Amino acid sequence: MPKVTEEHRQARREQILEAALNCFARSGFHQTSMRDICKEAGLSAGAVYLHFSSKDDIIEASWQRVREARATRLEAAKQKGSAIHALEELLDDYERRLAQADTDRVWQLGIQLFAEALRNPRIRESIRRNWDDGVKQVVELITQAAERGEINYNVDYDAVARVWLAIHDGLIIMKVIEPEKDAKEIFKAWRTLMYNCGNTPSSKARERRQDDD
Amino acid sequence: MPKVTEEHRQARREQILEAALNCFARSGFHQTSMRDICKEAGLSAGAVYLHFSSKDDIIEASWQRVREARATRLEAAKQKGSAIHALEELLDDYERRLAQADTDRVWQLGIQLFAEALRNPRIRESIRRNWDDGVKQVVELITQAAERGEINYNVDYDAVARVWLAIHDGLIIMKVIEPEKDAKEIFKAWRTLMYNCGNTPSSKARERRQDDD
Amino acid sequence: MPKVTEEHRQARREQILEAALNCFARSGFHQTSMRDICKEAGLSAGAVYLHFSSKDDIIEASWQRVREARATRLEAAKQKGSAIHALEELLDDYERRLAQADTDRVWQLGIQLFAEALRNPRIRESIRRNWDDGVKQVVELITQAAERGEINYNVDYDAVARVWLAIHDGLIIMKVIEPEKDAKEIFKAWRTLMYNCGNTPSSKARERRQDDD
Amino acid sequence: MPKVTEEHRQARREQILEAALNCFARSGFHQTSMRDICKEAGLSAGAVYLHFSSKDDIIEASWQRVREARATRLEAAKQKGSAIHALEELLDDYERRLAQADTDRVWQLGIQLFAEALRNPRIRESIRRNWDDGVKQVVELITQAAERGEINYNVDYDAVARVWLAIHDGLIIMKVIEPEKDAKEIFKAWRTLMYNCGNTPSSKARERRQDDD
DNA sequence: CATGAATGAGCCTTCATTCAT
DNA sequence: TATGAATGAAGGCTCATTCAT
Repeated sequence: MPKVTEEHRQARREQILEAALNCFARSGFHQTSMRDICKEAGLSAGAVYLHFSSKDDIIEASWQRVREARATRLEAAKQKGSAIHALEELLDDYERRLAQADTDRVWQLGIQLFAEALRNPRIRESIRRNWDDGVKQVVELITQAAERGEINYNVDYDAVARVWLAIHDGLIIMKVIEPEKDAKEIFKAWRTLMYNCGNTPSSKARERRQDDD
Repeated sequence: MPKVTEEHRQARREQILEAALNCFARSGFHQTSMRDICKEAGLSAGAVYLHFSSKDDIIEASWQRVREARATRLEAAKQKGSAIHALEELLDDYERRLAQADTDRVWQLGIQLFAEALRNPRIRESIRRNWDDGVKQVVELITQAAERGEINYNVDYDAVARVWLAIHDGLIIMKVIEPEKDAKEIFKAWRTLMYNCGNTPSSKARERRQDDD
Repeated sequence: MPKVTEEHRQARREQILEAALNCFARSGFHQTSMRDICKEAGLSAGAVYLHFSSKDDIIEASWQRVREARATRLEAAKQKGSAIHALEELLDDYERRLAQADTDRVWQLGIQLFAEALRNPRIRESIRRNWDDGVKQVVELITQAAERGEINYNVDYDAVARVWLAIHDGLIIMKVIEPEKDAKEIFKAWRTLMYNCGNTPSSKARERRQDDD
Repeated sequence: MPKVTEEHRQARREQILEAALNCFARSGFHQTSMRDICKEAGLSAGAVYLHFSSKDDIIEASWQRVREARATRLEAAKQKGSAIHALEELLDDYERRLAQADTDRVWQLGIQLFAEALRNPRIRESIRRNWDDGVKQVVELITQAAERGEINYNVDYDAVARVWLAIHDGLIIMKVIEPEKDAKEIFKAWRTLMYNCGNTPSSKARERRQDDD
């Protein structure tokens, strides 16, 4: 009966991971003890260790969840008809989620994973891959939009995508620090940036700059 | 002999803080034990506790260092003749530091502090204040630059400043995750964004968007 | 299997308490480290903390043991046919135990608890209640004996009971300080006091006293 | 200038001891740190160690203070004209001090010293000597009183003296546990005991007892 | 598969004591 | 003499992990 067993395995892993995510988001990786996770999952320590080899293993698995959430989001956005709509959908979706009263569990985790990456090469590598994926997809969207003439960037698409993602991560931090802050204007600014990025720098500023040098 | 004592006190605090910063940047707050800090500082446990009342006290003091570093930077930038130069100087300085081979200790700390803010209200409050200061100063610079006609933004300055800081923090994360990544193009994109932000969204895109809604 | 678990729990608590009593009697609360207790109990630190929440918790539990021992003794004495016999049984039992070569662990603990009461209100309160119980029971016995005409006290029974208990505690101290001292004569004196307490002070002494005032 | 030095030495010792007594009575030996004593004495650690070789040394010296207080009291009592008056004076004085609102520092110390005697042979020996002295003096007083016909004990004087001291120590404990308890009746009972101790046990009780055996 | 009692290394912190000044 | 910074062993306690049942 391998199938039943396998299903059971998956269910247990889910159960544990779900509990861990709650704990991690609530108190952080290091303030969460295995006991906390066991209690939240309603399982014994032994049972948890049957499915995960260590606490770090759980942390890594929880990061996979964050990855998947991001990927799902990107994929969903790409279903939109045109590239520019996909980009807009990404922003809209992000804005919507950021506006939710209770900060998303996934983001609280995200911040902690960034810190964890410092000491855990596997997590670092994983985050990096995830980022590269994100960049690649955004670049793809920009390229499509540019080809269709929807936008016209004269800077490196890859660089723009990275700025995009930097804003994304930066706003996560802002949300954690200042959860009640209204982000409407910020998103408006972000959208404006996105659309205008293609134009050349204003001549006046450029000129002044050259003068001083 | 109060003067000698006071100087000595300061020196010791520096010595301990310096050691702590190294440890924290290397392994994170929670992976750093007091023993590690003592060893790095070349002091006994008792000596460290003579100058800091707890590990948390050291963490907070180390965050003060990060604050001061940011503030110093902003202040230095504002010495530049014009506002637009100050903004440019900030970017240039940031780019320079980001390009340094060894990721800046202060940033590694920064990331961890963001994670710590999740569970420590004092740190959260402190980060928030620091951020508000940063926003205020950048807004001030933008306002001056706009008054001098150097740039022309038609979006909320405060929002732009926050996007600016979001990029800043986002790039810190990127640097920690991908230390060897060359950021030249990214900064170029950032600068382009900064200068172009004032224009209205390209009409083509806007139109398309309106059609769909 | 709750029964096995519960039994096991009790056994472990006993084992730890037993070890703690040995350590406390041997070296005192403050000279006994948790490590000492663990070693004496043959358990790891974690195992001990599974059953007691702190060292203070163990101290309190050990005091319960002393209480119970006292109560058991009183109860056993009251089984004796008449009140006067019960009082005598108490004294006899006490004398017997005091004569044992190795000072009773319970007394060594008692002395320390008195000292501990100074700073620990919970212990102080508990000792006080225990004492009040003792007084009440002794008063009861005296009252019964008086009703049966076995003794005839013309002083406050409560006061006599307290003197009784004071002697009791005082002799504990004596035993700890001078373990090898033979207490036979002392008990003889104590018994004599007990029986004669009812008579009025000798007139001669009283008269002399009045003369001087 | 040995004399000045010697005086100074004494003054410093007094100062330290005085501080230590306050601390000990307030928080107990083990809750009092050397730092506490230094602060209370207004001296540096080094200065304290110049006059006492260790914390235990201070504890022992503080016990000397208790001894001296006891001895002084006994001596003062013996100045009273007759032996029986001396005994009465002792009781009166004791009652007076016990009635004071704030429990005497010396007694709080006493209780702790009893506990300390458990592990510290020097203190145990010292307490024992002190006790023997007390017994000897009380016996002396009883003997004198008996010779003068003021009292007429037919039990061992030494034993009576020890019961006397046991009551004394027992009441100290009572005072610490129940500071607000009024001891008037207790002292009345104690006095009654003292005067009546010489008579033979009441015949009735004795007879009953014999019957049962 | 599941349990949860047990382990024991390691954590943060305190404090009696010393010693260069 | 006097100072008080420095020491470092030890303390109480936690927690990731294991294993007999």
